[in-house]
Amino acid sequence: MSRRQQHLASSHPLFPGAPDTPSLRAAAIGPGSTGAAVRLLTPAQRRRLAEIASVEQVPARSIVYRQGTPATMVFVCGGGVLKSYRQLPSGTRRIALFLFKDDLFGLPDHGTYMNTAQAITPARVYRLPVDELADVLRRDPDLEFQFLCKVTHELRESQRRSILLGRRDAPGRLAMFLVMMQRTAPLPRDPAAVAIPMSRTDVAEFLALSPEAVSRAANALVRRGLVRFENRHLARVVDRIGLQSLASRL
Amino acid sequence: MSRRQQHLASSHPLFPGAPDTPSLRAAAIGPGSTGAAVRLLTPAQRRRLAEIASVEQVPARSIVYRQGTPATMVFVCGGGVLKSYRQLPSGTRRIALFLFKDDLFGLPDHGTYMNTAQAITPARVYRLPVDELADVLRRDPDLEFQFLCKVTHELRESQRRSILLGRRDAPGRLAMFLVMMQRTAPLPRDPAAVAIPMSRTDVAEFLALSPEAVSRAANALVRRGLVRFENRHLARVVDRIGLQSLASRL
DNA sequence: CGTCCGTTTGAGGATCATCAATGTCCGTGG
DNA sequence: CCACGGACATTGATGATCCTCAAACGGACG
Repeated sequence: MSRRQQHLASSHPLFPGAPDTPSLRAAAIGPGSTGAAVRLLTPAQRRRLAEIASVEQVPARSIVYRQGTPATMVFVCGGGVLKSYRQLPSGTRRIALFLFKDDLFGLPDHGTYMNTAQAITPARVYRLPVDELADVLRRDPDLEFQFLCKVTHELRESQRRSILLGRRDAPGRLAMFLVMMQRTAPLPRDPAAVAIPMSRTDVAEFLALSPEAVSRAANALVRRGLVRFENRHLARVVDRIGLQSLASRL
Repeated sequence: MSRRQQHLASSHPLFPGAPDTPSLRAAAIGPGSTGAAVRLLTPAQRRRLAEIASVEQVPARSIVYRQGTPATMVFVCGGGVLKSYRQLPSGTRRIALFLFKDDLFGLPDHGTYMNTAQAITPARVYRLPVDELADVLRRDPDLEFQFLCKVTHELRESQRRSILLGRRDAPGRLAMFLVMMQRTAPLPRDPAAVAIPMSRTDVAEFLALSPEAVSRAANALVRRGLVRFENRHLARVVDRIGLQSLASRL
């Protein structure tokens, strides 16, 4: 156990819903009205997870786990931004997804991690031992159902990404990415603003484009009057419906 | 209830593991040795599902459900091949995935189906009412855990597909598709043979390529001596390591 | 056996990857 | 606090690949 991490059960044993308890974010399976993702987990469930979890503060660029290593822990993002990527044989990398608050990651495949998880910004992660998590889930079907919802939600996001990658035009891909970022991590004070915490290279690896193509695509969107770039990490949507149209159009 | 479907509980109430019970296929979460998918679900679990399931024999080209319609049923493929696709605004279609025996599909998102499911070959599907399934899962955490494994497995497959779509060369995409088909639906008698139940157009819509590109890519693979095509629905791997190499390379 | 749909082949145009060079930002150290 | 170094990001030119359009071919089903 690293010096940066501490056990949660001992830190807040009597405060369900305390700031140091993990949570999940996903869309409901039932007939929900809005497409917005909501936070799952009751205070009691969060406390139950906290009992087996340890929290860790990871600095930027720190690697949480590496692909191919034995998977003993499952993680929940408690804040900050991380990336889950895969090193391909050719040397190029593909970012499978970006991780935000309340995201679940590190699900093992045959006992090993399929991707490498690395912090982009300083981040907080909850570490859940897989074996103990499995026990907790088996004892709490409702909690397990929440996990099922979460993974199902992830599956939909992955399918959306497949549609994105099916596009062949770089501006369209970038437009979909911006809309996705706006939906996933909206800025409460400024709905038109889109935070882009990751580097252009990260975006390129996520969109399966060259960094040059991302740059030119960004220019194209600006030229069409859809967005403006305050700086490299903050975009502003000028023509919301135009951007949505380009993103939706295939 | 259509005339083609019948309730299972009454058809085989005393035979757990009878041929008319649904099953799931997925990779284990724990440290498994092989990468092969195994059948999940104990006889008792299958019987429990059978109690709420109805089975239906669907002819080829029949649509099981349409995207955007209220999702009241979850499905399990009991045999045959189906496709789950999405109609895009531009009119083009994208096949999200092909469905084989023991595959789970029709998971609702906000109470509606995200894709359209259509039979490619005559197929058998088990229909599970979502509400009743949720009840059963809540009462059987182990069964629910199997579903969690299954959805997690689907998530990995979807990520693999994202990597596939990240490639820009048609022959590479087709090679990955052939390897995938060989792993997913292997022919027991002839490991070198690859059954391709779907049309070239379906393959094109799955790979996000034009039908012409698929045709030319197939020619390219043949020209390189990697595979041969007995006919349009049966390929034979000539150079296994060469094909694997092309599929893995990127 | 005929029709229709799916598939294959060919030519031209558009878009992105690659290579190379310049410009910009950030973090480090003085 | 400022200057510097290096990584990241942009811009330009060239080549390869796929999409589109169009036509001929083949097989599947009625």
